[in-house]
Amino acid sequence: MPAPEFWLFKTEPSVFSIEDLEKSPGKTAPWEGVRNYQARNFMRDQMKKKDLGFLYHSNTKETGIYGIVEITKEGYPDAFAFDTNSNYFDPKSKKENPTWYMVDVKLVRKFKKPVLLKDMKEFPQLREMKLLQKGNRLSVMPVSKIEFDFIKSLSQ
DNA sequence: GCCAACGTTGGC
DNA sequence: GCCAACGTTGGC
Repeated sequence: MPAPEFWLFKTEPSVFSIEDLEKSPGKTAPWEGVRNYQARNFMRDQMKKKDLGFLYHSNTKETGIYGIVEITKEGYPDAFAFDTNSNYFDPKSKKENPTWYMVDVKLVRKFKKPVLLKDMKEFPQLREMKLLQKGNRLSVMPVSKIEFDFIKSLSQ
């Protein structure tokens, strides 16, 4: 069995927050609406059941990591892309050949206090982290095991 | 609300 | 295939 990999999921809390995930049935929800090819490839091709990820709040007052999620369902077509009533509708995605994929994530732990972006920037151990690279806009990205463990150790 | 950085689109 | 124009992301 391959070693688990680690991920980071960005979300705007005004759209979908960690509290929303906590309130979802089984604390589990599909990670729909990703419309970027690189991020899609991670979800479609690389994420495995039991992989862990951070849940990150962007575009908010306190940007940072708010908790840990687990992949409970591997990549499958994002049906919201087929729904003309959805904000995530995309006419180029066809049911017989879907463009967009999603995974299901389950909340494992909500931190008592978030690990804030501004604090992460201070640690030399995290200097290489993808999230912190200038201009990075990926909404789903890999995190190294070392970074994952380090940030976990900072959390409460 | 501003704006830099980036991804996508579409004319040619 | 190039690249300008446009739209979006996301920190501040």
